[in-house]
Amino acid sequence: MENTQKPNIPEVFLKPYDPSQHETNIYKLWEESGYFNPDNLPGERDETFTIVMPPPNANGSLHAGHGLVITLEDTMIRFERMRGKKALWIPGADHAGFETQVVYEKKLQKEGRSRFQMESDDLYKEIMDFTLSNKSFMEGQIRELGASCDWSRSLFTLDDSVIKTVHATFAQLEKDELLYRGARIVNWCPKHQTSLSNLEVNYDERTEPFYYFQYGPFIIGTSRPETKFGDKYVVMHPDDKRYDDYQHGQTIELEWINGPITATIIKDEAGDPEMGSGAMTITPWHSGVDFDISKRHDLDYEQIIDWRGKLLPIAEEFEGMNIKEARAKIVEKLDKKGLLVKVDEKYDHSVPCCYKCNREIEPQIREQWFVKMRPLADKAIEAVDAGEVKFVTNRDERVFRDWMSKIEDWNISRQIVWGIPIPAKVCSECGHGQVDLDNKITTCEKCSGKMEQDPDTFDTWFSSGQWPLATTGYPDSDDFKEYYPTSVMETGKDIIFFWVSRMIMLGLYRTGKAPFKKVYLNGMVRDKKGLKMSKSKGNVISPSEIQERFGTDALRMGLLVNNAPGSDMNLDPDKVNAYKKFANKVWNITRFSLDSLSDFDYTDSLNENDKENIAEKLNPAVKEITDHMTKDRFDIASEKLYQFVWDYFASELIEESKPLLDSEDASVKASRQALLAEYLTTSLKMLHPFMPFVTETIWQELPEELKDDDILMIAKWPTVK
RNA sequence: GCGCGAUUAGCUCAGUUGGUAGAGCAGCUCGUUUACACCGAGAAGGUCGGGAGUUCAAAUCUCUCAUCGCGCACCA
Repeated sequence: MENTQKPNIPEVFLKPYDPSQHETNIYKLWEESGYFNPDNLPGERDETFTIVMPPPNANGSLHAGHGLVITLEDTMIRFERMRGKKALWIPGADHAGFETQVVYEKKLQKEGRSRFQMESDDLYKEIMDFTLSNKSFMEGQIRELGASCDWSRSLFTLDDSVIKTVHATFAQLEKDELLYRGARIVNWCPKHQTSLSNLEVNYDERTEPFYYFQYGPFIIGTSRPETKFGDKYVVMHPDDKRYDDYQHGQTIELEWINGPITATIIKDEAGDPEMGSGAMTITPWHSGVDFDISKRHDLDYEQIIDWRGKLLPIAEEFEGMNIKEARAKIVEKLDKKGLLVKVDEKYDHSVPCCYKCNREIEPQIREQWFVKMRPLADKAIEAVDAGEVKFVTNRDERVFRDWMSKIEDWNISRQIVWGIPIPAKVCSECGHGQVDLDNKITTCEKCSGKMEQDPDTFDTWFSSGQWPLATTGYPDSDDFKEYYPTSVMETGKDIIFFWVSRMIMLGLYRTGKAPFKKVYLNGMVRDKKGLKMSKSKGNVISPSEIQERFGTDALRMGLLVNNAPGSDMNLDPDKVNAYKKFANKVWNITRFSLDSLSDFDYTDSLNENDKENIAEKLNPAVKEITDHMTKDRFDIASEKLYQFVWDYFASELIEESKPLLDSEDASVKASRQALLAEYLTTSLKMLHPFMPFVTETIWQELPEELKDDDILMIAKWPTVK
C-alpha cells in the first residue's frame, strides 16, 4: 500500500484482483452507458447481430446450465458488438407452465394444501406472485453473470403482447386447417391431472409378470390385466394361418372376468403372428395402438380407468379399486375360473411415466386441441435443406431431421391453470370446439348446443415456440423488421425438439422465414463426477456460489474453455480456480505494463525489431483467435487466448522486455514501451468477451492515450495490422 | 429394435481438411525480497478402448467388437 517505489500506477493494482470489489460497479457502468441497447451504440452499424435469450424458467434460481447459456451468448454478443455490429440480445423470463405449477404444487404440499381444493383464479394469482418474485431474483443473477442484454426489451411469456401473438397463431392455424379438436389418445398423468405431450413422457425399464389367459378359443397375453374388462374384440393378422377358420366380424361367446361376453373377431395387420399366440384383445380407451385399430374398423370403445387411476363401474366388484391393487385380484379371480394359462414372471418392457413425478402414464381418450405437424415440419426441413437454418454441429442437424421426419400431431391442451388460456369455446352438448378470440360465440355451429369456455391452457412450448416472434414484436414493429430473422439461437441441446424445432416451424409458418439463421446447441453441465445435476441428488452447483469463490470471469472461462459445441462438460471447481489465477495474471501484466509506461509519451513508434514482433507474434494470434470465434469455436479461442496471454505475453515478451526497458538507448526503450502498450490493449480487447469484468475494470484505470473508447465494451476488436 | 455420441497423461477435456499427440488440475524436483507464490524453471507421465482394413503415413477414414451415455420407436 505504501509502496513509494510505485507512484505511477493506480493504487488498485498494488493488491491482487478482487472480483467482489469491482463486478457490481462495472455492471452498473455498462448498464448506465445505455450500450446494451443497440439503438444507443456509437458509429455506423449497418449489420445487426441478434440473439433471443432462452427465457429462464422463473420458478427458481439459475443453475450452472443457465450459466453456460448466458456466458456463451454474452461472449457472442460482446464479440460482435466490438466488431462493429448492431448487437441486440433480448432477455426474457418464462412462466414455464407445467414446470412451475409442479414446483408450486410441491410448495403447497409442504403447507398441507392442494391445488385441487383451490379456486383456479386464486391458484393462478398465487403462482403469479411466486413467479414474479422469482423472476426479479433470477434477473439479478443474470446481471451478476455479466449479461450485456437489452433489459429495455425484456419480455415475460405472460405479457399481453405475447398472449396476443399466441392467440393469433392459434386462430390462424384453425383458418389454415392445421388445427383440430379431437378425441384422441393422450398421455394422462393421474397425479398431475393433465395430459402431456409425447416429449414429456419418459420410459422406465421394468421387469414385470406377463400373463397369459384363455379367451374363448384363444390365448391372449398382457402385462395389464386390469384394463381387460371391456375387451370384446380379438385381433389377429389376416395372413395368420392358425386362424383361417375365423372370419373377420365373426362373433363368439366366451367366459371372461365378470361372466360370459360376446367377442368379435377382427383381422388387422397390427396383429403380429410372431408375438405369443398371434391373437390379442384390445383396449382402445387406454392404448394408442389399440385406439388406432379401433378407428380403422370403427369399433366401440369404453373407459375402464378413471382420471385418478381407479376402476370404473364396468369392473363391477372391482369398481373404485386402484389399478395396482386390482391387478393381483383380477389375476387371482381368473386363475380360480381356470382361465389363467401361465405367468411369465420376467417380462422386460418399458413403461411410460410422467417426466416430473415418474408415475405411470395412463393413456386416456380425451378431447384436446391438436396441431397438424406434417405440413409445418416439411417446411422446416426445406428451410434446413436450403441452408436458411444452419446447425453448428452436424449431429444436431441429423437429430433434428430424424425427429422431423417422423413427427406426430401435437397435443397443445393442458389441464392446468398456470398458462395462457386457450381462446376457444367447447360445446357442452357435442364437444365441438371453436376458436373464439373475441369471446363472442355462444351457440354451437354443429348442434346449436351451448358453447362454454375451454377450461384448458396451452402447452408452454406452444407459446415459447413463438418467442422469436413475440420478442421482436411481430408483425408490425420496427424491431421485427430490423432484427428478424435473428442471427443465432443458442440453447441447451436437451430442448432441440421441445423448443428449437417448434420455433423453426412456427416462425416459418407465421412469417415465411425461419426465426434464426444458426443454431448453436450447448451440451449439459454436469458435476465434477459427470453426473447430471439435480436438486434431489444434492449435487447442484449454483453459479453464484462459484462466482463468490472465484469471480464471474473465472466461472465464465471455466464454462467455456475446451467445452466443444454440443458436448457435455463436467464443471470442476479446480478448473475455475485456474482461471481465477489467470484473471490475476492479467491484472499483474497490467501492473507491470503501466509501471513500464509511466514515462512513456505515447508518441514514439516501433522500431524494425518490434514491428517484426507484431507481424510474427501478435498478428497471427489475433487472426487465429478471431477465426475460431467466427467459427463458433469459443472453446478453442479461449484456450488459445489463455496460452497467448500467459505463455507468450507474460512469460516471454515481458521477460525479454525487461533488459530492453532498461536500455541506454532511449529509442529501444520507447519502442518496447509502445510494443507493450499494443500488447496490453490488444489482449484486453480479445479477453473482454470472455472475461468482461476484469478487463473492463483494468480499462477504466488505463491512461486515456491507450484507449480508443472510454468503455472497453464498445472498443474496437483488434485487427491484423 | 433403429439411430446418435463418447472411449486420448492419475483427473477433466482439446486435437479443424490423415503427417507418428496438447492444455488445465493433481503429483515430482528445484527456485523467489521488485509485475505476479493467485509465481517461476525443469523433468516425468499416453502402444489415443480391443481387433482388422485403406494408405508411404491413422487419435483422425472404413469395418467389427466391447463398455458407458443419450435420443426415438415399440411394448400383446
